[in-house]
Amino acid sequence: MSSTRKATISDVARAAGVSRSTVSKVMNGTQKLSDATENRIWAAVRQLGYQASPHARSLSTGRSRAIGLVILDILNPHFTGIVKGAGRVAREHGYALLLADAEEDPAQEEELIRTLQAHTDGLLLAGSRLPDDKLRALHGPLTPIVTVGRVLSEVPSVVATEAQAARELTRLVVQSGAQRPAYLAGPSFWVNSQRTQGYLSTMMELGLTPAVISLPGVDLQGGAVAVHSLASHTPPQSPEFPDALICYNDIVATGVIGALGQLNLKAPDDVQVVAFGPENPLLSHITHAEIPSQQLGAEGTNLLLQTLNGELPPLLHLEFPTALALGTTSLSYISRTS
Amino acid sequence: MSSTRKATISDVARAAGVSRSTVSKVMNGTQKLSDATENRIWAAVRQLGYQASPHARSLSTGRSRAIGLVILDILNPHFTGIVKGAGRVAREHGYALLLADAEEDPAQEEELIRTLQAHTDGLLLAGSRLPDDKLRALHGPLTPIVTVGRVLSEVPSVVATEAQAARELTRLVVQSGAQRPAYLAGPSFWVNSQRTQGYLSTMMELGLTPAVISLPGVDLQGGAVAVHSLASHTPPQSPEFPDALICYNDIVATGVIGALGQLNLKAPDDVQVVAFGPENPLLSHITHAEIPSQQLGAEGTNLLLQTLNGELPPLLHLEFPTALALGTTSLSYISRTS
DNA sequence: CTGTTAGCGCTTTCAT
DNA sequence: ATGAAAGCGCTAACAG
Repeated sequence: MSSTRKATISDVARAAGVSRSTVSKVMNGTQKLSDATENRIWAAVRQLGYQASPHARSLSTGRSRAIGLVILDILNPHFTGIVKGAGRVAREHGYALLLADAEEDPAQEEELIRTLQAHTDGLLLAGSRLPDDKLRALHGPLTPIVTVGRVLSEVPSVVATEAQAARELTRLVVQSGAQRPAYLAGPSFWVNSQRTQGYLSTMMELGLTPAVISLPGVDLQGGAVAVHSLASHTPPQSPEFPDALICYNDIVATGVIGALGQLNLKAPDDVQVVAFGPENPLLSHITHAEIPSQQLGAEGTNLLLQTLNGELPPLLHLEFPTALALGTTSLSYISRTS
Repeated sequence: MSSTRKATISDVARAAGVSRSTVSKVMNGTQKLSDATENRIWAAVRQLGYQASPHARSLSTGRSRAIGLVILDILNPHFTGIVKGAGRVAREHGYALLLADAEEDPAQEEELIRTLQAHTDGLLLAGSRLPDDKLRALHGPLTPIVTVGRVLSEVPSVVATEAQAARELTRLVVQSGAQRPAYLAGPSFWVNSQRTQGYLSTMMELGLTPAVISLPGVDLQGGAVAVHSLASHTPPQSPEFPDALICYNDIVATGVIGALGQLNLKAPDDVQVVAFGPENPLLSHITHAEIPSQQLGAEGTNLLLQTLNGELPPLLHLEFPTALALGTTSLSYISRTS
């Protein structure tokens, strides 16, 4: 209606007939004043539609009430879940969420981190591809960080019980009849080494011969290429061909299923395909070890906020359990000639 | 290494033996100075690891170099694509991205918008559930907005050619043999009415009887419930049962496919299931009209940034074409009794 | 070409 | 119980 300018604290003070500091105290609950004045002030606030400038506040207090979240790739539903959880907790605590997508590029990640650090009170790093020492150097009292899905000393973190998840997945496919389950491994960071260990140790226990295959890329193509190159070495008909493929994630699994179809192999009848992945409606058809992504995002944020408020033991590593989720459908490839 | 405090512009000025304003001018390229001074300044900047405080800068300039993005639901891959596109463009232009997930709640959305408005220079609203007049009221010169996937007068927007996409999808299933394709409709906002119109007009043209079924919810369950309640009225064996279901989105489609399986119907052999959805590796198995989500996010951000810089015709509505993407796999339900 | 000065809007001692 | 005053770090006239 009225002016084109935004109301400032001075406007409120004037309207309420008090000083600016008084308004500030009332609005922040810093100090209790007489009911009469408080009411006048709140009335003025409402009437003017006053909203404190976050920038002025930040400059003055040295804190922004904002946190940053850097993720590996927003198209990956695991990170999507993390954003969901983090966003919810941040909002509940009155914090803004600055999101940055590293797009799987460490150089870009590093720059984004620098920028976000300046804007926020602390950072959540999910799926970071930076070397350990850089990560450790980042975690200071000025802007604390919490890592998600990666454990390293001197930096607080939240993770899922990845090794255990791998054990369960391996046992599952074997119980379902597999004799030669192979693991399609992702990039060599914490998550993958945990999963690899879980897979290997379980294979040992079961007296089976493990096969760890490195994915050329953690995407559709990566899964497809892995299957095709596997088939070119070991013919699908041969008794050495894996009868179960444990995939680093659901995206890879989707590529794997497609490639198997091209080889006229059906999942799960000919080859079981299972994966690690978040709780996500779109993935209900694939059997997987459910990584509690939303919980990781939420608890990571809680951890960060507690750190910011100094109400915390100096360092903490939190672990959250996974669950097995059986897929509800089977997929078979349709060959298209167009 | 050194102090625990962050370097300020005064530190740089002192180190370089110039005044603060000089430093500011050099760093912002506001004014060209002698090479000698410039070099001294940059050296000091690098040496101190100086980074300007965004808050101080924002307070001083009245602009934050940040934009806000409010989305309906981060778990929905359509919005995920929008975030990807918006994030990339924002980063390229040196803008920070504040993300807020409305979680499909208009009240929450409204509050998030208010908060983000205070933090940013402008807002991108994707999948907004607010009434038209509220949206129009939001769009002012103070903090401009751009809507994604919704057209209304007086507010700039970017959308996909939804009606056309619906036409193509309808034609596709009919060409593939369907006689009674039904449309499973989403909530009554712009996108859905466009799709409905496209579907209806094409059915008319083809001389077929349209059937628009309102989804009880736009999620897995919604799709499943729709199928089951449909089946309870019209037995799947009866000749009135749809032989194609055009789903509001891929999440619904996934629920639909599961429910069909429970009725012992296979997609696509018994019933074709197609959907509207973003370009996303996880959705490659479903045939759909590809909504260019990333492009919408990117171009919406461009539009917003141009508006912010005043370099724009007063109002603009941008449309982007969709593409048909054939699914690569067929899905069949596995009954589980556990 | 460089420096001085005066805010931006808010918080926060410190007086009263 | 309330107000005055200083300052957070930066930018932007305006002088020189």
